Amino acid sequence: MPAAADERERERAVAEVAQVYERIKIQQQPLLFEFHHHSSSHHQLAQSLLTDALRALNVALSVMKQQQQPSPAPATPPPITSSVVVKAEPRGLSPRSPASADSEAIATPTERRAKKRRSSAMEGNKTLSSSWVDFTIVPYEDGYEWRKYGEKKINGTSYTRSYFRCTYKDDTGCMATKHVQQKDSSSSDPPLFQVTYNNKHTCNNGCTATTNSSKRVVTNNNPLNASIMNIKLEPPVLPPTLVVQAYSDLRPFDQTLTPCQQEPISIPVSMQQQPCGTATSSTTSSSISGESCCEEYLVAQMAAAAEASPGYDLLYEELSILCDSFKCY
DNA sequence: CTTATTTGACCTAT
DNA sequence: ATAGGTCAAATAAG
Repeated sequence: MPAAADERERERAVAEVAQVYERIKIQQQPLLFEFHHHSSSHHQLAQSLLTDALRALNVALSVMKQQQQPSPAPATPPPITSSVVVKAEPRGLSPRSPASADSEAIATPTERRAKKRRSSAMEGNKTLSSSWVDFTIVPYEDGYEWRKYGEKKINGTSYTRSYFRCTYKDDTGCMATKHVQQKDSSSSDPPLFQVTYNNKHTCNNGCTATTNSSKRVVTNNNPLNASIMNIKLEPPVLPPTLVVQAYSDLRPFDQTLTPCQQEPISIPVSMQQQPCGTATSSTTSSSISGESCCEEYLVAQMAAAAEASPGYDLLYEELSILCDSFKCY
């Protein structure tokens, strides 16, 4: 059981790596455009490095997330979106006032509803409920189907919060819910969403990994719905590499990689034969070591490239930040 | 017609 | 009184 300080440090490292990942992802197009004017070889090298960096980060974050969730719920598959689980905390339902009037006759619809809600709350207390938070740029892709049941303006936020429950609640009694809140960060592009999950899915058959929670055309101008329309649906694919093969149970951190980016990682033979980690079997630590090697390899290439072309400085800086993140981790 | 979303009302906790 | 979560009638879309 890791200490709380270690856990905080890990969360910080994950957040930092995720941030660098997003920066590279966002900046790769203008960078590639820039290198397009240098020469085709420069452009190819930049593209190769960016692709490798993104893929390495993708796998690394998958590993880190796997470590953060040592005992994932069977009914809660790892998110297949570009997301970071930042915090997991127990969340029992708040103690309710005693249902003193339960035995009384319920006459009005309001009273009936009140009784129904109290009963539901008490039932929730009996079951093991949980809550965890996910930060993602693709808030509606987590492998489950959700039905929206509410939307509220939350104090101190610029965007409304949308409430979802499991589509199969009525069929299976699944009590899983979540709410999605777009973060206020004005400079964030793409927008970042905080997704708070409540209760684990108990619907085993109904909650298949389908795609859209929204099967209908969204008509209003809610920014959250606008995000729905922009979702890229990519099947989970892991590159058949040394690193990933050892962790076939891991899902990539980000499923939005383009087909080009999903090509296998070309890890140098020297690295394959001489991984930084001691173990080569399916332990998480060896995977991370492998990733560190991969990053070192990338940075070495970047440093060499930076000497040849000043334009690589920005990439070199990104990779340096990335390496620092891994050192912290 | 069926199913999902929208949205104001309602409920509970603080 | 207020904020956050949920309900359910109205509405929209397939």
